[in-house]
Amino acid sequence: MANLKQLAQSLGLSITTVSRALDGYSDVSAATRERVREAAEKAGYRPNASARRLRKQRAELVAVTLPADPGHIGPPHFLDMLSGCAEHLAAFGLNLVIAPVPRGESELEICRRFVDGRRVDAMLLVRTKRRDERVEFLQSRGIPFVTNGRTESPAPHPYIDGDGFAGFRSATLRFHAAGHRRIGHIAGPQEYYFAHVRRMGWQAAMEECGLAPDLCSEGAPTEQGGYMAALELLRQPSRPTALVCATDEMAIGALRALREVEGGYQISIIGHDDLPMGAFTSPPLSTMRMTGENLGASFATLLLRAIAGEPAEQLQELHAIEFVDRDSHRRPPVAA
Amino acid sequence: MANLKQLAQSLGLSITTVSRALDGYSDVSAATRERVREAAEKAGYRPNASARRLRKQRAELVAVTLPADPGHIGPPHFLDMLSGCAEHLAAFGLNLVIAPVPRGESELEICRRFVDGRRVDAMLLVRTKRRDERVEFLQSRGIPFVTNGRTESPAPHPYIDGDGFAGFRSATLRFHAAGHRRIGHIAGPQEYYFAHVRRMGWQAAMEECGLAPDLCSEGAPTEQGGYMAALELLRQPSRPTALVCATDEMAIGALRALREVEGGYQISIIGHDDLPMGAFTSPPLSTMRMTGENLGASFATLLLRAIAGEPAEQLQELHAIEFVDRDSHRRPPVAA
DNA sequence: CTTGACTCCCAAAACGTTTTGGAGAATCCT
DNA sequence: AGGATTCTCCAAAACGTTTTGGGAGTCAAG
Repeated sequence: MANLKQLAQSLGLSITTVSRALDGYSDVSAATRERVREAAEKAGYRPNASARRLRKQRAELVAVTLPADPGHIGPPHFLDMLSGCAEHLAAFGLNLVIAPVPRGESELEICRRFVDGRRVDAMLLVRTKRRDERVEFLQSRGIPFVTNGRTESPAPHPYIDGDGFAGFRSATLRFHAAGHRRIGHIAGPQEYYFAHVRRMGWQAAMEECGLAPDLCSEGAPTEQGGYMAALELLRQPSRPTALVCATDEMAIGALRALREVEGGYQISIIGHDDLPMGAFTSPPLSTMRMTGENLGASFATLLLRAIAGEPAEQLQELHAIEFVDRDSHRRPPVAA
Repeated sequence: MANLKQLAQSLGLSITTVSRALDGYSDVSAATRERVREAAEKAGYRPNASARRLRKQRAELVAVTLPADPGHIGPPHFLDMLSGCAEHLAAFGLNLVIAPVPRGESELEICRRFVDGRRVDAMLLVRTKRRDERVEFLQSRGIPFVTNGRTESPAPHPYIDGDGFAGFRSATLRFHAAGHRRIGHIAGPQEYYFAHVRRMGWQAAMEECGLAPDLCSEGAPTEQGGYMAALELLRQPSRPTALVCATDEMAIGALRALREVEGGYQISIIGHDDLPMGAFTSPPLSTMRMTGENLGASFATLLLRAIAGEPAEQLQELHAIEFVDRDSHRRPPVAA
């Protein structure tokens, strides 16, 4: 309600003194400090955020860009993540603003608007591409940022990512150990880093086992994309006995394809993300997920450290992938 | 990058003129206006947001509080809603900041922080209670806001809500028409408006049919809460042949309870929310959902109109509930 | 008595924008 | 020609805070 000026006037003090008293500076006597604090409390005084931001040259805001593409947002608990991140940031005086991409605008323009308008102190990027123009822009501007997912940018930048390569490699090896020899991969769009690295993991495992990595089909990272890609693999003369899918959403689409094809129910399948609904599919969907808890807080910590100026190399987290054992990966290795 | 002052200097104009030229005022000649615009474009000039906000006495921000309680956030597409809302707001120069509730703090304190610190021009509230202290606070401060869900506040306020009463009443009547006579209700916490009004809808239908509304059990709005509540109803001497559940999450918990009880698979069930995973349960969960598309944009529009000063009475949307026909409501009306 | 250190306070500047209230020149009307 | 009107432009104020650079006053040491 009140103003610093009004508060000072009512106390017979200068604006300076009141401001410094509230900030706990030592050059105001303990008695005055207490008096000021009480008055501020009683008046319900809160400093005007815009004024402080202008003066301190800090926006006290962090933006997260939400991709509007199909395929939703990757992680299932994305909102929880955002919420955790915002909560952690708030403890340090930062608020999280969400920056959706309006129709007809690029994510780059959003970044530009936020950064050049001094609207934010840092940014959080999700769904990175292998070559990500947002990353390049932010690096050129020198503004702190953290990505969810790596990129192939030559300059290092802070990120949190799951080790998709290792996860998909070991999932493939698991199928091989179970006797599978025709292991297919349902890949996401290869411009996305996560999709590419998952495919590389599958491919590496295949080659390690002396198998040709040719049963691969790419689709949109959606239920429909997985469905189409699976159908294509099932049309092959020698169709796969097991499928490693880039995402759970795609895996669920693939399950639908399997149901529509003779003997399809005999094909093993595994996804990635641990979507809640995976527990309800038939068969229940085996999957993988990134380890680590309270991811939101991790993002927030990295953002704060990036703002504090820590070098990017110290702000990179690669999390292990863990296997979620349900039932869909347990089909016999030999197709009908 | 650049400053209004620097830009003016480089053009040999005053700050005033540059500012007015960019804002398209008529008291700067077309030639100058164009010259300024070009220079601004070339310099990549964006007005400093904090400065403008301070001067215009507007925060250009809207906050949405995220409840941290169990039971998640009600609607399944909540993130999509937020995204749509943010996108629509952005078209009018407003950004959406998310305000999670830190542990140990009340939602009221959050509101206070945002409102009294002049951090926002308006607020968006979700998960209203019948008597909601946030609503009372915001009304007392006279700051514009819109709620997702009604309240029992004596003074009207803008809201968007589904007509839970009608939805649950007609779901109950549908069961009655199908021959059911023992229709139970799994209720959410009655302090929430949505939970209360849904129970009232069920109760009204029961009384219309001349049935006693005694098969009701309340639980937390979670899978576990629904499970527990269902078990309690199933322990009754004369157990229900159909269940109307306050939320899909609770309904899924109830389904689990039904599986664990002899003859439980014969009991009909319906939920509310249209969670994606409802399509995958067995049996697939019949449910209801609020009609209306691009809810986020509706919220944004209401917020903008509230900020513009329209009276609350004109800013209330009650949406019809539509039935989503899957399979779980089609069990025989007579229990084993 | 002078000096220096210390304590407590304050006036003024600064942050970058928008807006107010004109000023000077040109144009129009009579 | 004289006055009114229009067209361009600008200096200065304002928004509310934080920070800079002291300024009195007190006290102890020299």
